[in-house]
Amino acid sequence: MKKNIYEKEAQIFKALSNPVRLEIIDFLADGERCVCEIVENLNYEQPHISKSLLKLKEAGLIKDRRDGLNVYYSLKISCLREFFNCLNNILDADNSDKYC
Amino acid sequence: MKKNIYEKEAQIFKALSNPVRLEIIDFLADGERCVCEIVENLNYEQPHISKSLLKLKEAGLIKDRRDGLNVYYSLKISCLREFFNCLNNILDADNSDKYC
DNA sequence: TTAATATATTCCAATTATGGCATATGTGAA
DNA sequence: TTCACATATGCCATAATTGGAATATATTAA
Repeated sequence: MKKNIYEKEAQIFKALSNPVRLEIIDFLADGERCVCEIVENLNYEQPHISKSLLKLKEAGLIKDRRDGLNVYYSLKISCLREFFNCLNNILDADNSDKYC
Repeated sequence: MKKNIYEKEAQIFKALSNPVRLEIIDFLADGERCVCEIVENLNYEQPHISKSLLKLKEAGLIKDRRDGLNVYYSLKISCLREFFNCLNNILDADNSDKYC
């Protein structure tokens, strides 16, 4: 059933529809980071970051790995770059007829 | 300011984070359609469709054109295909380590 | 065991999204 | 003008999301 696919896709987009979570994804673009590094660099409350990471993980966008006290997160998909390049085209060319 | 970009990107993802709106986008992939065609084919209430179209339009994802009584909508971006190809990879390979 | 540190979870109030129904607006024909 | 049709908007109750504060859990060291 196709409706089911739309539901799942919507879930993924929902995970991406928050500025803090997008900032986290951007930060992870350079490679694996532990939660403490994310908290330090992005300047949000640690529980806020942890909850954001959970949502991204549930959507299948990131993965985690524990090493001692630390939990390291990294991007699970690489095509996100294309996503965002396209997005930026949209944002840049707001008046154009058709972009990308 | 970069935070602003995350806000705008999040807005676009929010517009995409609903199954009905995704179904509409899919339907528009074949080309321009009037509201009545969308209502007939997708089987949702007309006000529901109209409101969904408004959200997509506000996000800059579709555009509209009136011709007499009808209003025709069409996709404003073409890279959405790549978006969804990537998405499908994510959905298909839920257990894989890294996709796309 | 206890303590210290890193991370996750729970609870909550405020905000925002959802979709149904009624109604308003816009356009063309008579 | 009035009517019929296509589309848009407003109102509303319900549901989901948000982020803060407190607390819980997990891991390691001592």
